[in-house]
Amino acid sequence: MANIFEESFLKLKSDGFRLTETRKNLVKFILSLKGHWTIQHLEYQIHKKFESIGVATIYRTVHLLARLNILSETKVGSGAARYEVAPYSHHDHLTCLQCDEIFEFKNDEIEELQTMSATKLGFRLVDHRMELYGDCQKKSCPHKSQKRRAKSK
Amino acid sequence: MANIFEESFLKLKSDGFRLTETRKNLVKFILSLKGHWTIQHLEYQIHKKFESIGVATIYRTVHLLARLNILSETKVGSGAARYEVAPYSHHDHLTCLQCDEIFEFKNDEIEELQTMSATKLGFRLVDHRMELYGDCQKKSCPHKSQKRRAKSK
DNA sequence: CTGATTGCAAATCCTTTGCATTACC
DNA sequence: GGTAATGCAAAGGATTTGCAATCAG
Repeated sequence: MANIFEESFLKLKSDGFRLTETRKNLVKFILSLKGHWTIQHLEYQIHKKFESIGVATIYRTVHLLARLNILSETKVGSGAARYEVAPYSHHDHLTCLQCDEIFEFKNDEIEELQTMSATKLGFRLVDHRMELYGDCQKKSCPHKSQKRRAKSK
Repeated sequence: MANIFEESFLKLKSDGFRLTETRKNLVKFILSLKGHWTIQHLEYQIHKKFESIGVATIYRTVHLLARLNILSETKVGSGAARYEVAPYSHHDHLTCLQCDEIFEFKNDEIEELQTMSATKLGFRLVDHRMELYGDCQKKSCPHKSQKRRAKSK
């Protein structure tokens, strides 16, 4: 099977989208990103290499890729949406409330139970998002300063 | 046990927050809301009764209640965050992609498996959010017009 | 009194849109 | 050539913030 770049280009083409220079550069760049990033991050990084790409194009391209399931979107808390290159094998997220680090995991039993739960309610399950939040309890975990600190009594 | 109003007032007070008239009115109003609402909705509704409450105060109060786990927040897709009065018994959401209606469900097995998955990774699980998306397949479901329609080939 | 809370307006952040220009196919 | 895609700037929506006035404890 072709690599993810070629594969994505093919998908775009077969869906009738044009492969412009800008789009090819953007898509390549995006697909090489690791982890969970924001559009701001992408914008900043890509402008080092391609100065002239407009934000609008970046947003449009990211949406396009998300619509084609090449990227997946996560929105949590306030602030910008986060994206990641959609993993071949679906996984869910476990976020440390202290250090904000995102870990990934997968549990087939849960997936099954989700489908069952949906079916029981008459739904045809299309997608899901599961985010767990906790404390990673690692020594290296730098407990972040709370944005809205608790009141001292 | 006291009702949710008194309980919330107590919680606010014991955490050192002041019970102003505005805050009491706002909290009462918010706690009487049903289902999943946006700040826009809340603002519109509450201005019918209390014209002078500012948006900033509404946002600050909603955040406050969310921080005290009296409200829970859901962010999906683009647009405003949705809130609901945090249910005593936790539940998850099943959203119809066609008509946007939100259904609630609960599955203890899933909850258990979530805790186990977190533990396996060394996490202490604090909270989670699970959103399923699908097609409710009801006859009454008014398929919404797609915002970003698929391209015809 | 003293600091928390409020309303107002302005600011900010993130994202989308209108439009004239450019470049694929 | 016709239309999708682009860059720009401006608009837009949601949310936050600064500040002086007010109010609870």
